[in-house]
Amino acid sequence: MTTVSTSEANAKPPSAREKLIGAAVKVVREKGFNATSVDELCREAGVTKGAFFHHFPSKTDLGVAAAEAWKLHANDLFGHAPYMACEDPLDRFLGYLEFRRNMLDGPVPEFTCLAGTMVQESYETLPTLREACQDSIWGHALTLVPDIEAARDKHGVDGDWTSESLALHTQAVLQGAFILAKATNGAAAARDSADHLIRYVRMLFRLPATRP
Amino acid sequence: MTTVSTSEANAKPPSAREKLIGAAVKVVREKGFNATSVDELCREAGVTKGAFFHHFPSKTDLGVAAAEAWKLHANDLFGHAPYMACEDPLDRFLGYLEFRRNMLDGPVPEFTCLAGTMVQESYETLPTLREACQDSIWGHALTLVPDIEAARDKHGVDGDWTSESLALHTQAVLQGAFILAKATNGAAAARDSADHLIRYVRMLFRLPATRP
DNA sequence: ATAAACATACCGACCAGTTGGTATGTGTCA
DNA sequence: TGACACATACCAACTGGTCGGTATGTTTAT
Repeated sequence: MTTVSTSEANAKPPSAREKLIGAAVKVVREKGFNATSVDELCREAGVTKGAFFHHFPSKTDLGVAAAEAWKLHANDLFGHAPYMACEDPLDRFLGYLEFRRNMLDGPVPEFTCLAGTMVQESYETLPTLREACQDSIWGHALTLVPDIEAARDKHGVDGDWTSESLALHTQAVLQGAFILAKATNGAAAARDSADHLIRYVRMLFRLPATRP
Repeated sequence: MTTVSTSEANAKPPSAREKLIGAAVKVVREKGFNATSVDELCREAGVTKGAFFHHFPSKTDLGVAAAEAWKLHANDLFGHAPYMACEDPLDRFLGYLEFRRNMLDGPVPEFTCLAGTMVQESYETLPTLREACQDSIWGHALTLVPDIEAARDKHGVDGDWTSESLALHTQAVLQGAFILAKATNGAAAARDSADHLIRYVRMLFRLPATRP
């Protein structure tokens, strides 16, 4: 769960670059981007400061690389999750939502979103990082669109909303749930919010409010 | 809009303490808590560093005071908004949601939430600030509970959810919408997400999906 | 007179980033 | 095959500047 590697069982030992990205994903989710120093990232990665600036022109550039790695990690994780075997696109979408809801457990830094955390600290001050975070969030959200679209076709659901906006809304609810979790240092309120999201989607697709 | 004073037209000139809190609300929403230096807060407030540490033992304590002021500001603003004149509690709740949706406009730092921003940077490192942010968010969310509860009674709506969880869910959606806005440097995705929230609440209370 | 409300000057710690290197390849041409 | 040219990966020490916070004033209201 803590690793970010996209391919399973990469034989080669991790390079300094990969170790630094892994350290950034871990530490930045705990303390935020600005509060994490380059020295701390090097310590966590077991790498020297010289190696850091050999691979990344600046601390911001490591943030950008970490956001990119985070997107690949997410799309790999959710793209291969069990519910992806469902035939009905609506089952896949609901499976995704249930899966994410059930991930809201354990220590808060282990289920929160790197890109959502970083963008709050960078959106006005570090344009390249803001853009990388947008790409990370959107690049994951948009993977849901084809299933939502197919589910609407199959179940004859229309309405005054786009499939893309619903995909982004799911990310908004999750990002907001992470904030509630951080505020309470626990996941209970976040789970309740995810339950409301699932209830909403089920109502949109005219399913009974709760699972059988 | 940028002022945080709770009472309208306070005659007295603002003290250094009030000016520092106002500066914190403004600058921290733009740059985040960690990226905002004490010197910058003093410059923004037009106050010296000696005055800062006369009123606040530490930078964190200013954050705590700002979170408290933010809660009072929000409850004053929304407690006196036009929709509060509605007789039906459901109209008040929906009025609140529409009001918040329509606030998602203009520059991003002007509609985002101070407490949501600060808690992301402090939840693991500054416990007192985390707690103040929780109090700020919860202290506002819970003002919605009586209307939601009364609306459920009046319209005979039950279901597998509590009024408190729905009040918190509205805050989660808004907080998540703020993150989408920050990621895009614009409010469009945030408004779409707020629209989904309004649609959800209308469905919960068996209203037509869109306003007449 | 006295105490609170400020202001100025300063401190040690820490920060991101630079410097000037070494060790280990890797391609290439005699 | 071997030796030279060059590139990549990494390292330890250092720098200029900024950080949160302090020490010691001065002003102002009562």
